[in-house]
Amino acid sequence: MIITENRIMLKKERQAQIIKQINLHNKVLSSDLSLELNVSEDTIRRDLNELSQESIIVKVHGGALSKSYNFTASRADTYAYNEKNIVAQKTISLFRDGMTILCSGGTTMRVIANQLPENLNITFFTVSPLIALELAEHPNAEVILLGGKLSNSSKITVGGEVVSKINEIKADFCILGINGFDQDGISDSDYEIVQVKKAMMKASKQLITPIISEKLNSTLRLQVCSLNNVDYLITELSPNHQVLAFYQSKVGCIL
Amino acid sequence: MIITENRIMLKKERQAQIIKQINLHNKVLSSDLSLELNVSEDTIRRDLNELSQESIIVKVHGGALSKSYNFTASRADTYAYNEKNIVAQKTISLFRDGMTILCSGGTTMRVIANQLPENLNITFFTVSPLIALELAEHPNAEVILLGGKLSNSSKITVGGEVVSKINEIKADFCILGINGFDQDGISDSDYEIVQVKKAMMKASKQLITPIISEKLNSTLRLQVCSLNNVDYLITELSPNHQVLAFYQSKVGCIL
DNA sequence: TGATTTTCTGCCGATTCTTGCATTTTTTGT
DNA sequence: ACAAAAAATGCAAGAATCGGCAGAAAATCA
Repeated sequence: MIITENRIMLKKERQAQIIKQINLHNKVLSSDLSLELNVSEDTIRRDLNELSQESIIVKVHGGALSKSYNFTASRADTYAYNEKNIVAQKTISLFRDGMTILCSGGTTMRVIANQLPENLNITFFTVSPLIALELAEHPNAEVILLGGKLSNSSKITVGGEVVSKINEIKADFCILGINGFDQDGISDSDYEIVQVKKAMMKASKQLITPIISEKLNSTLRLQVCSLNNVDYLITELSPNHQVLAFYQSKVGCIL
Repeated sequence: MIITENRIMLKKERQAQIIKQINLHNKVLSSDLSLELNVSEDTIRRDLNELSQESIIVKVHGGALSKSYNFTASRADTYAYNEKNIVAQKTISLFRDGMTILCSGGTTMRVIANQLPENLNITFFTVSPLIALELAEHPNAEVILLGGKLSNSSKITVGGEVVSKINEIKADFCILGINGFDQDGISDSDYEIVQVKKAMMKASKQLITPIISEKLNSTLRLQVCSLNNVDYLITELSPNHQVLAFYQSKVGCIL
């Protein structure tokens, strides 16, 4: 069979080359790539944009950088990161050395895990593998992952085994990632998850609900608990913001 | 009678040629194939579409790429991805519907989890949150995460609780991520991890050790098991490669 | 065997993708 | 603040793709 000379480069092939270069050098210049791959800088720029869209690389003025070096994964693809970061900082301000904290999953919880100060000595119990991995980056945090069947949809462990394990714990705080929150309390859409969250609440002295204000007043099918179970409602808003007015008398404390 | 010289090529035959080309060059252009195989580009395109439907190749604008060319985030930061991918494919070829598989962590295991075919119905038990998350992308895989204290260094759960939980399992395969492998067997550097791996072995009918050849003949401080415990030694090399000669008689089977 | 159905293949027009160029806007460094 | 570099935007040519169609080839069946 005749092997034709491949002077034409496929787009994906070119992008693979770019990734290779970036992994090799941690950075690339559009102008270099243009010369090396024999295409215009416009094309390179478009490639870099696509790759950065897929969050494979980080595009900067003049070229691109390897992702791992500049960005924490969590920041890059977290919706409403700024709001969640404020919520996270407020939540972290409640943490003290020696505490035991029981936490679920969710992006807000992930930001908390990511932003946790190095020096805090805290024992975390969690049902979320993702949160566990994030927390494990902190040498002073002890992380215990509660095992069980991993829910495909929510990526947290669920089932009787998890619940009975939670019942053995006595934690200072329970931090719940919230999907539904309204005048009737906390709600969720998955039966298994509700069981786990209820158990987590019962196993903890105080319940903290970090939530961005955008998610307030949303209702889901299944009830987790009522407002008077909530000890700390934490949003990115100032505690006396009018959006929170209704909740003032209903929950333990607004931060 | 005139005997025409141009012998007719069957569809399957043509597609086999295409696959051959892709395996050889990692890429093909529709235009090249059209010339080489004397059919219209439309036919080539249809062939490429079919092959890509069967996920044998990856179709892109202008031609097609070998499957290993198509990589996502997981490939970008995996050392020796190509070798590990071969190991992964060989390992996956042992999997059957209905099996129960117990697995540890490691990048090779991660490639396996990533490359797992959609249609396999397998129950996985794992001590690695990362592997659990990767496996959870497969709707037909049931994933049970074994809970316990998360080891900061290795990012797998360890401790007495994990070990006793593993003892309750009876799995078909145990797949161990290998750090040390030499004439004396499998070794590792962390006491806690060794305990977990030993328990995993005992809980399974057969032990599979996927490992890139580069890691062969490396020794660590703590012994996990001897070579005769290994049922399948899987590397990226051909089973009769001379590097593996020593192991031929020592392990159950080399793939 | 002969008729019918199914599959395969090439062609055509409409559409989308890709790329380079020209122009305008933004960013950067001094 | 200004000049130079880089990026965004719009556009056009060419390439590749898609969908339908029709003839040819192969398979099926009575």
